[in-house]
Amino acid sequence: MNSLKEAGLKITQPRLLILNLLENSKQRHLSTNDIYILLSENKTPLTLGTIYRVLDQLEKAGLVLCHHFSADHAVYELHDSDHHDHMIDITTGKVMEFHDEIIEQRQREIAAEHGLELCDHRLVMYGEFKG
Amino acid sequence: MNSLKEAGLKITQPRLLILNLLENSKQRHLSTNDIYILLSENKTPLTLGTIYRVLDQLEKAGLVLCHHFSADHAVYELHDSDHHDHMIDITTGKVMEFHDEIIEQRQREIAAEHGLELCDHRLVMYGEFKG
DNA sequence: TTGGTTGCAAATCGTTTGCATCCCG
DNA sequence: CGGGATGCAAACGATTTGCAACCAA
Repeated sequence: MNSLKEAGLKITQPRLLILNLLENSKQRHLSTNDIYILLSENKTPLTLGTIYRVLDQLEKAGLVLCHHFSADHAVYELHDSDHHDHMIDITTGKVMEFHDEIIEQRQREIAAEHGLELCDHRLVMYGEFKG
Repeated sequence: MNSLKEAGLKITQPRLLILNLLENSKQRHLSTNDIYILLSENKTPLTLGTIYRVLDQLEKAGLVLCHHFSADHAVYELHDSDHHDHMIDITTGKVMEFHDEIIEQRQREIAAEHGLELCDHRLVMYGEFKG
């Protein structure tokens, strides 16, 4: 795609495969292992080493976000224009996204009050969805 | 201490040493390696295995909180009664704590709106302190 | 052509664990 | 005394990396 070119990255099969997966997969948040398995199932396997390297580059290029919702492994998602936060169901692992301008605004104010030049912020709520 | 007894944990030297460090150390947030080094310097060394096990137990007992501010290692802090969030200076690693009731309240509302029974939540802002 | 990219496999490193010994209660 | 706690060292698992072959530009 063009986003790769804009980022100064060569347009290679592995990068296209991973981007495509992040765009079209049922679950928005994928681990390296998820990606490894999905690609293998699609008969387009990649090495885990390559998957890690590609995701690192995509993250540095601003095309992908990396989260550590659980302690043991990272998950990746496409970096859309709009910022959002996450709610995690600790029993099912289900992830729900949300955005709240009141919280966003308040964060900016608090950062400013403390002289923090904000470059990133993460809010995660853990619990159980009921009903 | 009594907190150990209340948690149903034996009062052992390793547990007292680690709790004492978390209470009295200059920096409030310590990694397992920080603790390992500090204890060794104090001539009261502990194994890393023991440090991990003790911290796990203290966390489960509610006496300690574990954070993953950076991807590569966890840090631990005493679990005081009051909840607070964190600001991290990405260049110096400095950690500042804050609490904001507007954000707390809004989080509760959002969780409720989505049917999430909240059990934990983490807000971290990354940036650089200037001035 | 050529420098960035990938596969492969070994290395890293934070964290966990099995087991024998130790010690709190 | 007895079961949980600790030291020791090996195991684990996610992630990283060195190197030779490969491929996009």
